[in-house]
Amino acid sequence: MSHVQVPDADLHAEVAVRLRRQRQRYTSPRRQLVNALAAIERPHTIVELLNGAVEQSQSSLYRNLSVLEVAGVVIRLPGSDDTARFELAEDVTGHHHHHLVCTTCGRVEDVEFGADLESALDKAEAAAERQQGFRPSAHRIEIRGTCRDCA
Amino acid sequence: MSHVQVPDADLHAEVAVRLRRQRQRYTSPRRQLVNALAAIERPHTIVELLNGAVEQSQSSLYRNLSVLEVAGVVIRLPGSDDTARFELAEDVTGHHHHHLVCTTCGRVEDVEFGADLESALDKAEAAAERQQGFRPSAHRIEIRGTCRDCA
DNA sequence: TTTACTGCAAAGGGTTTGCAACATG
DNA sequence: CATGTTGCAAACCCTTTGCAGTAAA
Repeated sequence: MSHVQVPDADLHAEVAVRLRRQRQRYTSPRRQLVNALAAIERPHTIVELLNGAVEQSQSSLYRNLSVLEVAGVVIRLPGSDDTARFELAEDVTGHHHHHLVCTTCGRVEDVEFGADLESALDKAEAAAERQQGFRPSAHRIEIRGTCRDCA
Repeated sequence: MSHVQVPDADLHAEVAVRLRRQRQRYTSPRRQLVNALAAIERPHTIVELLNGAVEQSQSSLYRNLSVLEVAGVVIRLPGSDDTARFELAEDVTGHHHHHLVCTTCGRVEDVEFGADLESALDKAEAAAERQQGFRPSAHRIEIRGTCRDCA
């Protein structure tokens, strides 16, 4: 898990702080969930999590993901197929990235782009604010296509 | 509807061709649906369409949108809230654009970006293909934030 | 000992589908 | 007249919620 820029201990410490801010507890199932999200470089579906290392009921998983989302630890990505995918927030991992979405199998991979693209995007956001009165807070780029396995 | 780069007659002719390719008919409810999608510069929800100019049952609307999507006329955008939004495909309208998504009210507006951003994106797609064996077919940029009305 | 967390089962809500009637090529 | 299209109602599936019991501060 080389992509985790923050050492595990710091990751958990940061999560604990953010949960405490919401008067929520960092229980062992929640810690297990954060570990599962940190372990693979790709957004996770509910089913993947339940079939993997996460040992909690489906309803608790939804609830915990929601709590972590409100605490700013988890981001929910409404997918192209109609199952949501979840990943750790970038300011928790220190890992700014975007997504490659395979339109054949639905798989979503992380990808990083160069500084030139990111800065062109910043300019475009500023222009949107000037021209349409829209105040940007984040961006999301999705490249759709066919992944290696489906080619 | 100044954004419709293709005259209405040509738009309908093109849609008719694409439907015929799928052995589907260009019925009057479908024509009305295409007109509704062409009339506003922003993706439409099912509810908006049903409350607006589209006169058909909800199930027919879903089915017609699906038929038009397969024919390459309509694009389905799985939204941030969990209701899908639909718009005409770019190669039918000749209007390449992206989206401003208001995270407060859920509204989605169209936005156009400059050539520098689009070309930086093309390079990034090429890099993804070289590095990860992913064959890109389209991209989608979403700027999230607060719209003028919600500010 | 108060407040949060959990699992189970049931409800919710957007979307899809079976079916019989209708319309179009 | 053969095939596509429609509306209704029911089914589907992902997600959320009520509730009673459990655990943590």
